[in-house]
Amino acid sequence: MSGSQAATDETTTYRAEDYPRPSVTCDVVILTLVEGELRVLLIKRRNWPFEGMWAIPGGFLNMDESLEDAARRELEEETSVKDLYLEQLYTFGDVGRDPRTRVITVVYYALVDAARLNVRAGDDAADTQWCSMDALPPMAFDHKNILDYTRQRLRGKLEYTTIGFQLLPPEFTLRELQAVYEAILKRAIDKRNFRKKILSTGILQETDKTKMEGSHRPARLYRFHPDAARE
Amino acid sequence: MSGSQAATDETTTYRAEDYPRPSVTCDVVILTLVEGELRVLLIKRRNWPFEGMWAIPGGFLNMDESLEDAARRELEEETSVKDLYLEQLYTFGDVGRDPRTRVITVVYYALVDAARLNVRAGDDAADTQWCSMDALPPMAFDHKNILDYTRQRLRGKLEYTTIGFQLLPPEFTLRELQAVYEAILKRAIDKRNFRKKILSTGILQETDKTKMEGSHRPARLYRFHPDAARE
DNA sequence: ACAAAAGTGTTGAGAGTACACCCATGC
DNA sequence: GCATGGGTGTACTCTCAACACTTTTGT
Repeated sequence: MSGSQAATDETTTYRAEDYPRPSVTCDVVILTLVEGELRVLLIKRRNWPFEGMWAIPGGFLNMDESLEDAARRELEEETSVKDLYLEQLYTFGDVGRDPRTRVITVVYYALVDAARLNVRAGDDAADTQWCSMDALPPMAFDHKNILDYTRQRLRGKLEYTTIGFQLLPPEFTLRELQAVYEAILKRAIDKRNFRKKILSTGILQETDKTKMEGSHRPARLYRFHPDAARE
Repeated sequence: MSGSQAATDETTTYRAEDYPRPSVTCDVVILTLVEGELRVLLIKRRNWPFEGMWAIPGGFLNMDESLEDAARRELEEETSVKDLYLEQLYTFGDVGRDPRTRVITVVYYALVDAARLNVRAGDDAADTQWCSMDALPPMAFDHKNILDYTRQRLRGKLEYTTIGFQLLPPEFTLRELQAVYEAILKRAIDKRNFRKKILSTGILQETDKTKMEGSHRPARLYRFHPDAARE
C-alpha cells in the first residue's frame, strides 16, 4: 500500500528532487488533405540517431507552458498557421524509444485545411515534406507506430464527431467533404447515401454560391451551420 | 521553422540537459462495481498541499519502466491484484495543477472485478476508500477533472468494445452484466432488448451452471466466448 | 452534341425500441 | 400460495445499403 514507499506518489511527502527525471517532449502529427490523399508533415533527421530517417515535428516542453500550448507552439513553428484543430492523441514512453535517453512524448494531432498552408516549398527544400499516410518513408523512433495510431483514432472520431470538416476551408462542396471521409476511411462511399446522411444531420448550411471547376455543372458550396458547436 | 531554435525537437542536436525537466508521474483510476454502483479507489492526503482531500493513487515514473509498467505497479501496490484490464486515459500537464512544482501525469484507468479484491478493510482504515463515482468527496489537484474524463471515456468505450466484462467475474448472469451497463451509462435498460442484443453478438457462451441467490428462480451463468479476443 | 461531374429517390434488410406476461424457486 | 427476480416474443420505427438516371456547364 502507498505511504510506506518513498517514491510512491503525490499523496506522500514531496521528494521529487530525489529522483532522476525523464525528458518530456511534445510531438505533433500535422495532417492535411491534398489530391484526395491524407498527408502528414515530416522532417528529415540530420543527426544521430536515425540520421536520414523521417520524424514528426516536436520539441521539449517548456516549464511555463501547458502540453497543449507546447503542441500549438510546435504546430505554428511548422505551419505558420494559427487556430487549428488540435487534440491530444496518446503518450508514448517506452524505455528504449529514444536511444539517447529516457524521453516521454505527449503526442497531439492537428488537422489543417491545405488551402491555408502557404506552401513554403523552397524553404528547407528536402528537409520538410508532406508525405502520404499510405506510403510512409522509413520513420525514426516509434513514429511509425504513432502514425498508425493516429489513423486509427481519426477513423474512430470521424464517425461520431465533426472533425472531418477541419480539413476543409470554411466553404466547401459536398463532394469535397465526401473526399475527406473517403481518404480517412479508405473506402468508397455512395454519393447519394452520403449526401442524405450529412444533410439530414442539419450541421450544414447551404450558401447561394457555387464552385466552378472544369467544364461541367458547378457544385453548390456549403458551410457549417453556425450553431453547430457539437462534437 | 525547426532547426533554428535550440530547444525545438528530436530532429535537432540533442541538448536535453540544457533544459529543466518537469516531473513525470503515473496515476491510476481504479474502478470496480459494488452494489450496482461504480466506485473508485481514493487515498486521503495527509500532507500539504490539499491535505485532507482525496486523490487517486499514483507515483513517480521510474527510469527503467514503461508508462504501462508504472501504472501496473501502482495498481498492484493498491489492490494486490494482477492481470487487470488497464488502459491509458489521458495526460494532464497544466502548469498550475500541482502547486509544488511542474508535474506531468500520465493517467491510466483499470477495471477490477470486486470479488477479486480481498477488501483489506482495516488496513489503513480511513486513508483508503472506495468512493461512489456519483458522490465524490473534495478532490486534490485536478483529480475531479480526471474522474469526469474517465466516466466519459468509459461510456464511449462501452458501446463499441467489451470492457464492460472486465468488471465481472469469469462467470456471471445476464442481469449482472446489465447492471454494469446501467451503472456506467446511468440509465435503465430494457431487460429483453439488452439480452437480445448481447446474445446476438455471440460473445457469450452459456454454461450449464446457475446462480442461486434469494428466493426466486436461479439465473443462468454465462462466460466469455473463448474465441472473443476482439475489442 | 458530347464530356464530365452535380444532383436526386426508392426499396429492402437489419437494428433499435417499446411493451406484458409466464416461470422457477424459497419460504 | 405468494413474493421475487429470471426469462421470453412481437410489432413498429428508423437507419443503412444498394442501385441509375437527369441536369448543368464548358468546349
